[in-house]
Amino acid sequence: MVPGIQYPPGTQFPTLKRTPRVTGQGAERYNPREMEPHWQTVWDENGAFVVDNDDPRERYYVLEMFPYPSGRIHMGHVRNYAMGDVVARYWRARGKNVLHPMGWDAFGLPAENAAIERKLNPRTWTYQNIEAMKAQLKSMGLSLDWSREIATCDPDYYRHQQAMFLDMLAAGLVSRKKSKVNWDPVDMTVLANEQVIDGRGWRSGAEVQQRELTQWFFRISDYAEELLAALDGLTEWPDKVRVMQRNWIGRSEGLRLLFALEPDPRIEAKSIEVFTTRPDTIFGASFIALSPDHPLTCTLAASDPALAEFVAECHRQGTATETLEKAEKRGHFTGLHVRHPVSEGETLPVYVANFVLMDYGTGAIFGCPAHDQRDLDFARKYDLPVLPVVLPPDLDPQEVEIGDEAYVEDGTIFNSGFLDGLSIEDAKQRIAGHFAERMLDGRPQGVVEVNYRLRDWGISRQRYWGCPIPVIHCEVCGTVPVPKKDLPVVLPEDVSFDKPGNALDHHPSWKHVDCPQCGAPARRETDTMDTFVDSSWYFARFTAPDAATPTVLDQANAWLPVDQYIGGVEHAILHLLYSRFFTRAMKATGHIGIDEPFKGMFTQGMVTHETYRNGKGEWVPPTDIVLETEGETRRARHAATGEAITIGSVEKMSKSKKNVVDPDEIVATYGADTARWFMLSDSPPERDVQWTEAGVEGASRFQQRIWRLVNEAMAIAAKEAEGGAGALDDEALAVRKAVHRALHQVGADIEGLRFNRAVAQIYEMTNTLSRYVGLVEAAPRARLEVLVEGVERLVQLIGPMMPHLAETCWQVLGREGLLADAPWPPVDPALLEDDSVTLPVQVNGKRRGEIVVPKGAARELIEKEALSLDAVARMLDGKPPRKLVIVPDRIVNVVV
RNA sequence: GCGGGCGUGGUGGAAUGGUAGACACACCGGACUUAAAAUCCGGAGGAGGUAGCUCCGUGCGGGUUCGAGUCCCGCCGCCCGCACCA
Repeated sequence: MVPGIQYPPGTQFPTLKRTPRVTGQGAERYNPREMEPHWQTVWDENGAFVVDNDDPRERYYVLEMFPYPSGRIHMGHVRNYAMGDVVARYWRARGKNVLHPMGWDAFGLPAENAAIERKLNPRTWTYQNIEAMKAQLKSMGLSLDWSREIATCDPDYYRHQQAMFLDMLAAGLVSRKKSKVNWDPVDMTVLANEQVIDGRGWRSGAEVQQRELTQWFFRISDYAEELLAALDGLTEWPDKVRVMQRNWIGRSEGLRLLFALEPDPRIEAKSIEVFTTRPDTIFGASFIALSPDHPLTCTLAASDPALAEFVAECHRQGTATETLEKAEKRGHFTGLHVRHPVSEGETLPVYVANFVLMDYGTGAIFGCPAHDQRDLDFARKYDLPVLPVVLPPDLDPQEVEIGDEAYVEDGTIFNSGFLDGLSIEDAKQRIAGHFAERMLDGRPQGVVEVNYRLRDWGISRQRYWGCPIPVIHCEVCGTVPVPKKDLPVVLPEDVSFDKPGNALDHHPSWKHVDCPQCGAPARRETDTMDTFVDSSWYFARFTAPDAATPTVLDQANAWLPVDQYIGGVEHAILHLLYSRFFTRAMKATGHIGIDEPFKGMFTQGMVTHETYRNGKGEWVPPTDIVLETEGETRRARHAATGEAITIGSVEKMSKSKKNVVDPDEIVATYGADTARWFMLSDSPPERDVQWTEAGVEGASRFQQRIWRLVNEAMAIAAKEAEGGAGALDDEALAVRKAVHRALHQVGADIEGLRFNRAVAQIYEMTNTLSRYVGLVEAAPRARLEVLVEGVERLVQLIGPMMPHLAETCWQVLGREGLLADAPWPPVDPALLEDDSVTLPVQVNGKRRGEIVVPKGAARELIEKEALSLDAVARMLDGKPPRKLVIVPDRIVNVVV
């Protein structure tokens, strides 16, 4: 035991169930291949990371987005989980009861693809992958509580999801309605938007059709306002993510406005209802445009072949290339007219237009070309009037001219009768009041309304490998929920993927059941749930993974919200928004007591790598490359053939560009600690990081350097231990200060998730200690305790990042128990203070020198010292300074 | 088009309005070695000077300030998100 180093009272080092065997103490090189599996076993056998729900200490929940079991982890996982593990190990050392679980987002399409392509059962394929990936994750040495592992494809998980679905159905949070989907007529399946490429199915290549299907929806749009408003409270989320969600929800205030139709024998409707956010421009209206899917359009198209053809064209355009969406504004005149609601005696033509969406607002708009670009494009094409009604500031009415660009800025209303002279805001209010008082078709002509872009969340998937939706369709009783006692509705295992379409639907017997209400033969719902449902509550399940109910309220409420959630920015909208909604829906059905699932959110950047191509332009993997450096230029050639290789741009690691680096190989070569360390160093965690061979080697060298430093220090300590304690000399004091500054900084940086800065601090501390080792050897009077304390603190600081190495060093230092159980070292605040301070001295804002003065020195002293500097005196040239700025303990600026 | 972010040495990046380039990678020089690797020591933003030093320098142009990488205005470039949302 090293003298002079005190642990806080109450510090306990538990006895190990198994005495760790440290090999290699004093060895030249640290061998991660031997030590990493060793410590993983020790942690495992000691249950070092198993969490007790009854532990009275303060709780901390850190969670990384759980992976899809694709079969192999990639570097993105390594980075994500390395960050989460630093947070988990840090807070554990700080004495919190830390929950850090892991599970599998195990339902989804790839399993079915494997079934089709390789004749593997999706379940078999998935569980094989889970096993493989679990082994990989374990080799990373993460401080996970594996006893809480869950897989969403496990009936013990999805039975609870089904139960909650039923509760939400009963609570009116679920609805069933018709909706348009992308239908692949060859695969006989519904495609997600991203599976539609240039209007064709990604697998079959067949032209995708728009079909109306009756689907299940979560009524997330009922929560639009709340989800939007609550974003302000999520102060530990990245602004970027909050902005993205805000835009996605897309709140807009406007007016629902009725236009009276001129009578027409073809139709019964007496009015058309539009939604507008610019009712102030009503006097500038020059046409009405209906969506191709508007009910009125459908009625008219039935007797108007030309219109029907136009509508069909619009539909084709809808599915075809999204990139050509800058498409021309096109329309078709219906022959109908409406009365202008404010300009007496005038009428407006009614068009069907390709740019009007049915599922926003009312599916109809009024066009005011002067102040809306789309409307202007349309008006120019069909030669409709363009009347400006907003006068730009500093312009006379006569000067206003609308060319090809609509005027959308602020101004004063003109050309608008009783609205003239009002601001846009005032005019909106005035016109809303005006229409609110008028009746048309038996209701107020105008109603103020808030609209959202956010639509209800369609969860029906015509797929086998998902959570079955627990309802039964009965010809007599209609849609009947499966009684809770019959849950789970389990997926059949004997499925065939020989036929295209939904394997669940094709199963010979599964869907045939008796109606739970009337007993008549009925049919199970064969749609399964969107996998985003699975991931919308797994964080809650982790708090009581074996409970007979979806959650145990006490536990869920005690652990949640997740203190720190970490994952990729690609989930900034859907997963995070769905989870926020689902948590509220769980609250409404009594499964949880909170609104927001994630208190702290962090989105980490991607892992990138250089790309390489051979002479034929083919991608070449980094493992086949030898890099050569000649002065400043880098060259690459093929390792086997010697062929010259072109070094390309740095891209996100992807199979298609072959610039992936396999974590398994890195762990086998350098060890997990090296990979983790490298992923945390250099780049700020929210930014992309470039994987380079040189970088990994640097990390690996640092690992060895720590190892040497610790062993060297201990070797010296062993020799000198009996020597008397001398005075604490200046160098020793300086080292102690550096050590405590590093302790302070690293702690703060980890808490702020600034891992790259924490790493830099540790490097600096290591440099200090390395230099000090030399001093101690040359002059034994310097106190050893300082060195040993420093080295020990260093080991503790690297603990969250390179846990295996740290644990090994902990043993070398002769500490009892596991570092994983040891408390975070305390900082001595006295050592953070200096009694003298170095002040830079500027002349006209440029640094010319520096002075050392006592902390809090009097102005007079600082002034005297500063002005007597050679450089300052020279610049002053004998004259007195024009001004002297002294910021206490910071800087001096002499103005000449 | 709208919204957001970023722009600093050869490279990744540091820097509460207060010494720009911490720390690392790469590079160069030296020590050790028969040699190499590893390791250790040292150098380094650019230009000029033997040197003490001097000038320039955080995408570009202005501004605020004793002082700007940081704040404000206007550009340029790159990245990300949304994209006909009335």
